[in-house]
Amino acid sequence: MVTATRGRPRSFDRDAALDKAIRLFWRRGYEATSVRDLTEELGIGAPSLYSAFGDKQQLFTEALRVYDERYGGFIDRALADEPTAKGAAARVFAEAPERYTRRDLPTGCLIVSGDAGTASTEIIEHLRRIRDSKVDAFAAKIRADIDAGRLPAGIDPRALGRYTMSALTGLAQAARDGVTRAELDRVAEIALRAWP
Amino acid sequence: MVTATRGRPRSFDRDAALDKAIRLFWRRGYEATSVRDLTEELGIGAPSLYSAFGDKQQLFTEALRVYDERYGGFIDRALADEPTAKGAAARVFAEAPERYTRRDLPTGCLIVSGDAGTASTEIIEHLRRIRDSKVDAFAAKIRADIDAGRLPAGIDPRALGRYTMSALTGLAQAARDGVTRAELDRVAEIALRAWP
DNA sequence: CCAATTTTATAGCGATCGATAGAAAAGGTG
DNA sequence: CACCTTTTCTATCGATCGCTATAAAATTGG
Repeated sequence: MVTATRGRPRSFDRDAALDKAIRLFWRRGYEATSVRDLTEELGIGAPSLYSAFGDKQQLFTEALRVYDERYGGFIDRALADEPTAKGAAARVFAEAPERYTRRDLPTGCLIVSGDAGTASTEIIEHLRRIRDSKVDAFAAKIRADIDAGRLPAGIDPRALGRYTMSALTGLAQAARDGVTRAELDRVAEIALRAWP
Repeated sequence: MVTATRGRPRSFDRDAALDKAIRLFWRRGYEATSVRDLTEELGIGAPSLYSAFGDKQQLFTEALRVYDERYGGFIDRALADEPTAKGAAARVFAEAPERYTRRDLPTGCLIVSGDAGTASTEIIEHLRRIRDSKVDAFAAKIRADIDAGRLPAGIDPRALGRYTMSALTGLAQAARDGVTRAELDRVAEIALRAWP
């Protein structure tokens, strides 16, 4: 879309700047990332940032949305592609260690730790809702497998879904603590063994 | 120790004030807890706080130490009391849900989330070291069980220890997200099944 | 009572926070 | 060219951050 508009043209690539903001929020979290940090990293002045992205909270919200599809989407893809819940869990645990320790990208997961140390209840609630939605998605796929007889009837879909996302949270946190990809691979392999 | 000292006596109970500080740091983390929050919660002025506890970082360090023995010590106790590593893991997973959702106490764990959103590398390193030490402790007990033939020789002590603490981290984070004690109980039960 | 000592309350320090006012700059449109 | 619109840069704003100087209050020792 190259709609010719009047006025002075923007001097920076909005999407490239957003990606830099994503990585900064990813690395430090919402609260520890100051507007000054952002303007320096993005190479633009504060008024340009506010004009292009609204305020800090709006920028974070947009960064979250793009992060979820650009960097964090492997969970949703596993749930969509794999035919069974356990297959999705196996794939997620197989991919997570690499996802959480990528070179030239921050460690861990923005959705897991982005709201850490934040006073804003809005930010916390927003991230909690995203996290809960992943538990719901896993629980739904587990329930479908139980109904189809692919999983024993005795298990609790919500608890198993919560366990899976909870174990991923632990992996992401361990990655932030500097645990290597190789060790995370072994931890993830153990985590999968809890599945029936 | 009631050594009669000269000068105006302290008007507050230092240990009671420290406990209030622990709970405040526990609830909000190091960075999101301001000195003003502390002085209001503890009911003392800023100079009294600095005189009694040093600066904010020293107060946090002392709060961490006391928290670890007063509220977080159930992991060390399980490792010390239970004869086997798996017994310690079973007990830790059995106790954690209640520990992370106590009434009249903040949810989750200070050592897991206290450094969240903090810029200070000192604080982050300090907490990472405490977390790593628990992994070491678990790994050592696992290794002892392997040597004694109580666990199969094929397993990786460090990975299994890391998994256990990582799963606990996930439970603590879930508790912070408002997951109920009952659901955490079921999640913890699943987490234990990963153990050989 | 009068010093000496320690803690208290009051007030404010410089730095940084998120956010913005105002004017200059850079483009299209006539 | 002049005019309109939008973005840019510069320079802040009030609020809050961690922290402290100063002096009054409260105790012990003489």
